[in-house]
Amino acid sequence: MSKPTIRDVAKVAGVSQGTASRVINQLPVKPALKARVDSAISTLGYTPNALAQSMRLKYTRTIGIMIRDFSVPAFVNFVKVAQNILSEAGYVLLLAASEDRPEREAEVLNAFASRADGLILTTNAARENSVEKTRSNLSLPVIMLDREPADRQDAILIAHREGMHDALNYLFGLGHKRIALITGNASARPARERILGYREAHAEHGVEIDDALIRTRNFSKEYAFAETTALLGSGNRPTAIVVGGVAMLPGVLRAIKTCNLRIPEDISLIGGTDPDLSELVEPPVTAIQVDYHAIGVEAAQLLLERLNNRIDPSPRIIKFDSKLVIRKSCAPPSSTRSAETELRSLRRSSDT
Amino acid sequence: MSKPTIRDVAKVAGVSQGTASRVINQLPVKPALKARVDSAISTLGYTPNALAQSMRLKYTRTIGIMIRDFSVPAFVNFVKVAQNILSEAGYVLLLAASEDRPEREAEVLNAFASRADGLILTTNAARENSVEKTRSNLSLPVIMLDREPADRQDAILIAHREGMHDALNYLFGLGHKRIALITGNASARPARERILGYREAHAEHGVEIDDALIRTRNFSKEYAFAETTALLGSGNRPTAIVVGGVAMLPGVLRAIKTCNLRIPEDISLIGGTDPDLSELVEPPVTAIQVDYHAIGVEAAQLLLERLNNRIDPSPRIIKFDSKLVIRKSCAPPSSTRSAETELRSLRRSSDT
DNA sequence: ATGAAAGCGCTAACAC
DNA sequence: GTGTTAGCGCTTTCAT
Repeated sequence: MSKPTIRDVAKVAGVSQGTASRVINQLPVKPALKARVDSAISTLGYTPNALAQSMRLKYTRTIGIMIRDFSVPAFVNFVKVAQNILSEAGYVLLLAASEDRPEREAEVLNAFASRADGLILTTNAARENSVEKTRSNLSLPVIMLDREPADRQDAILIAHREGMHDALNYLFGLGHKRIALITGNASARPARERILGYREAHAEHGVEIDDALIRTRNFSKEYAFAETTALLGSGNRPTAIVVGGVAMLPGVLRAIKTCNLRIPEDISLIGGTDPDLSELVEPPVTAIQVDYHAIGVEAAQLLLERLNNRIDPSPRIIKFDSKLVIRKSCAPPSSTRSAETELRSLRRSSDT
Repeated sequence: MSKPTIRDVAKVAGVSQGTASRVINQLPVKPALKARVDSAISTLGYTPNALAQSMRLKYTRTIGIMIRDFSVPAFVNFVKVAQNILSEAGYVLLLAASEDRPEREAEVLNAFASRADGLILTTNAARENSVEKTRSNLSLPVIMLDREPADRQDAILIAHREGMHDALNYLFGLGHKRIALITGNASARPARERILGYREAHAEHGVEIDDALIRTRNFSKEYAFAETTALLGSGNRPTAIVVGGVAMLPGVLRAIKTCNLRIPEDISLIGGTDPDLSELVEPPVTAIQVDYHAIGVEAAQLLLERLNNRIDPSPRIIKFDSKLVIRKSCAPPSSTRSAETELRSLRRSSDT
């Protein structure tokens, strides 16, 4: 009892396969025949096989998005707005997570290769030749998201370097000298650019960098927790932390809470984007903010234009600025900080 | 210059299509021929067309998940663990969001119908006959997620009724009588069950229900914000709010903040699950907690067993309990609350 | 071990 | 306006 095909429909309706197809595709068919086909369709419960359709038609009306991880609140807006635009244009949006693992990236890319008409993706493929080969072999329009495209290709980039620079200027202005940076793997663009901005700002302000303050491995909140804990527990603790990642804030906040430190008295903090969390905790967290809504619009529209061949073939690189939203998590470093906080955390932990 | 096919490979290698196919599928081929095919593959940059493969083989090695919305932090764990298990078993996981819109549900279901071997889904189809027809017409294994299956079908259900009952018992125990419930659309199981639990608990404690305290339209945080604001602004304000939804907490917290009320002095709060947010805000929020990790494991394994025909065909219904995690957002209602909080909010707003 | 050919379900070109 | 048929790219008989 497998699914009925168009042949079954034709047979039951007593017409040819071609006529059945024409009814399904709303092409002109004499009413009497159309009625028979329609009734055959409903008695059989026929649905066209999308696989066979795509195979014949050479398009799928599907767009694939590959992202690192679904736990990134900022991506939610991005996906939602992209979905609305693409769905309006008649496409179905399918998502896959790479979990930042090269083998899964390749898998997903392959899965999408013949199952989608276009792709929006964040990949770390650059690191891995095998994945990069898969990617470059794709014969469909691809919009790279926050990744430097290896060859001639559309990309939407976020100005992380400038954003980090702004954040550091702000902290230097408050008098900080020991500023930690926690971000993801430097092999991918976002972290790499942030580190650049971090170094630039230090150079500009004539502050020497303590490399122990730069923590860069992955973007998870678990990693953020571990590194924050380590930084705060070290003898020569930073006076401020900048989080360069979009899902790391919970880990950093947990660590600060666990260490019984106060924001901003004991430690200043600039968070990655997480609109809800950063506004709802006490004190609200100053953050480097990116307009993911606008990025979603741009990515979807650019992809649609490519799909319709409506723009010249030279690759488009679009850059989005970030904005430092100042809330209440930063203050000047207290010069007597070190001794004072030791005392306070002692006092605190003794009364629990 | 379209993508090379297996025919191109065969031609370049000077072998038959069948032999090329055998090389690709690791079947025994004489080394000399195999070498020629391999070199043809790499010079052409050939990749098999997954569409054609699936069409021929009748399977796709793909699992689809349809959820309402990606903004639900709890789903993230669910998806992540399901992905790990399914990926281990050789499947690629593709996600789609229905945005709670029937027409999109139908679209997604159709898209998955011939593009996936199995489905995990949360649908409100029950409301919409057209969607339900699409669903019931699916000829692949489906695990329903937190939805009462219409016909004989596997499902994983969460004990929302019992969870809500527990939450209310706790609040009644603290002395609350006016308890608001904010949850999603009652046409779907989760909200319906929560309302049941709410009514049961009231009946049990002999407390009459003020229907104005039950707010049930959708699960978005924007809706939660609006309803919380309305409830708090009303003359006869509740003394406690229970949030019955997994992504609503930010909206509720924002509203309480905007109204300048304090938790738990002015208003007690029990939140839906959002592990990070509920633990990191001040005070930490008591919550009805569900183990989405375990649910992900169960869903993935059940689906795999179905795909392998390894279990008897009678539908499995698996129920997961929730747990009330008591933090610090609930306190007895203050009898003089009304006058007092009016004063406080006046004082506060005057010093901003 | 290999080649020739059928056929998965569909649409479109062609003939009537 | 309708029926017949080729062919999308692939795997798998069936011969050899």
